[in-house]
Amino acid sequence: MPKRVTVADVARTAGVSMMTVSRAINGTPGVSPGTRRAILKIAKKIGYHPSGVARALATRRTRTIGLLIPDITNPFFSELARGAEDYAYQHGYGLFLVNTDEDPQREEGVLASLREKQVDGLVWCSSRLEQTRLKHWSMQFPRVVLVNRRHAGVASINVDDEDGARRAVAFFAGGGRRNIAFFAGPSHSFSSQRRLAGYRAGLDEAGIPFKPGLAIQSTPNYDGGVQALTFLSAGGLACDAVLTYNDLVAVGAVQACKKFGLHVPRDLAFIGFDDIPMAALVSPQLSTLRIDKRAMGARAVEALIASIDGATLMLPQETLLASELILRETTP
Amino acid sequence: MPKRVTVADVARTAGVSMMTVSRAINGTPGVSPGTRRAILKIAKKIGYHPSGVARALATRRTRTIGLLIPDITNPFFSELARGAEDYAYQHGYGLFLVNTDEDPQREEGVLASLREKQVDGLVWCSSRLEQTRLKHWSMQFPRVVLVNRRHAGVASINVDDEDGARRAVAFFAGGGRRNIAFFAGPSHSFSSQRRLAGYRAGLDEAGIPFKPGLAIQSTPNYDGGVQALTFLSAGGLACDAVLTYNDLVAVGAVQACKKFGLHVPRDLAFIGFDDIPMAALVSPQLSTLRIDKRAMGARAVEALIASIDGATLMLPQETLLASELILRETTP
DNA sequence: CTGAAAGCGCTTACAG
DNA sequence: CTGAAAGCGCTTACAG
Repeated sequence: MPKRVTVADVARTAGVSMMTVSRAINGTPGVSPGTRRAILKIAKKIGYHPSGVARALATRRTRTIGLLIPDITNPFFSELARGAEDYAYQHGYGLFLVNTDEDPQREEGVLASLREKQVDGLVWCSSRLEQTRLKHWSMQFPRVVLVNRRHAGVASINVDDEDGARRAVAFFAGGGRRNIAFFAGPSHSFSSQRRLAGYRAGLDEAGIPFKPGLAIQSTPNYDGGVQALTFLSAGGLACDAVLTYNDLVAVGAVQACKKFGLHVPRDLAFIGFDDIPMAALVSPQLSTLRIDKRAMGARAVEALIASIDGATLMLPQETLLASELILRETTP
Repeated sequence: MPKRVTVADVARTAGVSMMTVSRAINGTPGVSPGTRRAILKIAKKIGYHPSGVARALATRRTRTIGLLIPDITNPFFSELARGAEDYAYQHGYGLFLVNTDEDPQREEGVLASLREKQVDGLVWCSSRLEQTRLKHWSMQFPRVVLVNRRHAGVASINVDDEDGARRAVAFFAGGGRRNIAFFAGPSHSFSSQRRLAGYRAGLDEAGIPFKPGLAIQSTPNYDGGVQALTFLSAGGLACDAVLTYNDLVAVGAVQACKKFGLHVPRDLAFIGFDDIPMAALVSPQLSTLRIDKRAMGARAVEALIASIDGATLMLPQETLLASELILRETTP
């Protein structure tokens, strides 16, 4: 690597001060059009490129945002990350990506690394930290948007899980199904808790009594769906419709149906949650509650950048995104 | 945000110089155990956390790596990104993520943004830039590892595409299949070109003449597979086995087989490429050439960090990763 | 083992 | 419209 070209070099060869170069490069008013043009020309000629690091130190802004997620290979988060990166890039921000693997220790580790990197803002998804730790860390960053979690005094973006689940149950009930099961996610999952609440609310509204035996815990992946369905089937299959915690569970359960000679959706109808790409590719195609994952990522970054550029404190507010019921082949 | 706590603050309250604080914090030798302990205690008490930005300016190292990929929602790249992030995190580096969408203009835009961020190294995947631009940009970074592409004088990591395709064809031929088709990817894709070469080499080895009509261009996604199979079928289906450019194409083609009453693998066998998560979840489960995508990401970052820490120039070398033939249900 | 000085490459805050 | 001085928060390179 040759020696770095700096503002001082540009200033010297242009015969002006560093300040004038700085203003010309940044498009700040206060330089005559002529000198600006000359400076830009020289900068290009001698290969000057501003150092973001030096600029960050001087301005105390890194133009950088941290994106903390459980796992980028999870399609939910890769979509969200894409929405976040697109918005950030278009607005001149860079994105630091970190994975936590849902491990609280790693989560605190990556938070420390993001703090050290001095990100201007943090998009903090699906935190598994307990409240006091979450509070502690939220104060280590200039601003934070929580995703898939709430905390008093911290801005957040969540899916309206309860409403989505409620509408799915209403759809089943409207089609005459009375024995509707819910394959829940992990009990510590906030979204699973809210979806369960929506499931029960939907049952209530349809005048269907809640049967604990139809709310089954499942591991939130393909195998979890297979297992939950196998369990139901072993118990005599006392149901005609299933709402699942996520699409992967539904896909697994639908595949398992083939093994038990169950016709989908005639014998058993399914609605998943998320609308991951696979949902439209499996056969039968999965009906699901679509979450606009890119929009979640984009809106989180948008809120952060608005707060940075506006130099206003972030309003601690909660925004709830609606899900959309997509009817495909696993519903009648 | 309260005012930032700096080394100066720690030094003042500890009654030592900034240098001693710096050494204590960084674990650099040259501080007595006692003062080090005292300094660390005070640092913790007054909430001191080093500024990565200031440190980067002083050391001219950002401890940051750029990861440039076409699209993080593509499972291939999200796996690769995970491998890269894991390795980087474990070695104290942060990862800047940028997507290009295979748009050369956006690609140059994100390269400029990574340069400005002063990343210590760049993992540059599947570049769509022409040679002269690629050369130009590769010299804008302290070190670069190309992935899925080669260029003289630049280190690179690639899959041994040719060998993989050749082995797949050999497998088909070994099972008595003589009419083996290849659903190729975009003609500008380097990996598709190499896979095509491997396909032809495999045919040669098996003594099977190459028939141009069996090498079909397909869009590299699910629909591309459906279309390619529909095309083949319309022409009377003169084949009994198909190697596809990637798994998505294979999955689409296998699904299309159902529509045409073709039994897989009896009438038509399939081998995909990549082994994306979906490959094991569809039915029939897809046989495929597995690429260890996480390893690619990890090895790229490993090479970069080795070169940074060793302060040695990166050896411009090419490493080729083997693929593994995974036999599932679409092969006999 | 410890420290004073200078510098990393910019911009802020004043002056003129 | 233009610039000299100081500072952002660290570490490098010397001294002692």
